[in-house]
Amino acid sequence: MNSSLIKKDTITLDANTFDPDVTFDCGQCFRWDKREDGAWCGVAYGRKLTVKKDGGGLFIEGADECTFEAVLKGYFNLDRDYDKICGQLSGDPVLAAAIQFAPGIRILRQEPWEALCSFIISQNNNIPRIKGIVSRLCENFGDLIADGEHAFPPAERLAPLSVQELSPLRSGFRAGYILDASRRVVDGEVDLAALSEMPLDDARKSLMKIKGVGPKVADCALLFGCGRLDAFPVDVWIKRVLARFYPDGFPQEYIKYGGIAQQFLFHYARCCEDSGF
DNA sequence: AGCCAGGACAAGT
DNA sequence: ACTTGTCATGGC
Repeated sequence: MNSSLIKKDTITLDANTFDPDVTFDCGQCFRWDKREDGAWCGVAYGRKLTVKKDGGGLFIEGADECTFEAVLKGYFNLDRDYDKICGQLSGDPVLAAAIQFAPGIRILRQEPWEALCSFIISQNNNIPRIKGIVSRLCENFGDLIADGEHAFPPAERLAPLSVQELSPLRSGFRAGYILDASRRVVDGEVDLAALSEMPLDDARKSLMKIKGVGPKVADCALLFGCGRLDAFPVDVWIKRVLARFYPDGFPQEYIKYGGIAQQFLFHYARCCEDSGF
């Protein structure tokens, strides 16, 4: 993947297969919004970023080359060979159709704590409201990093708080879950940094010690926050896909990149519910 | 107005 | 091990 520095704090990529519209709007992240001019604005790793696609180029504004190499390349999954991965996954006809439907989806590797916290909030909730709660969480407790933009508050910032103090979030019964998660992370009972290396099942069990974290939320945290592309979150949409197309279970030969497959299937099913996908 | 949302938990078979 | 009611809030 070629990248070049055309001006300070703007990276230009030859990344014509990366589709910001679907990547930022497919339910994996909650801090990106599309501007009137079509550019996407969001906060990741404590930086305010703007992503714009123009012709075949992808413009990332808000980070220098050094930051891009160290952090953002991984965040945008530009260090993965999606052509190769999607080629493999397309050996399955259903996956081939889902990938062809939106080939530009990329799994974002978010900060582990942000992903965990966001998907705790996501349970029995809808995407617009999840974004609202996450937004209020950052506004109330995250460091100010630019005009009107806040970083995601670290677990250390939330752990000392009470449920009452989280009431501005209007997160309902999830407030206690957020606090339980932040406390277990702060006291080291859950080691987020170690989750990317552990056997997958151990990592899931570790996360599920947290009140409010079941199999689905654990898998989302691992996939979207720890780079575990073998994690396969099963929500209501994926259950429908599995029941209809994979009655004997998801084929094991594709489980190595099951998380990527899952996101293509999730988006496909959600977009095509009326046509019976 | 009423149904449902990228679920998890506790209590019940 | 599987099923069911409940949880707090608001988007559509």
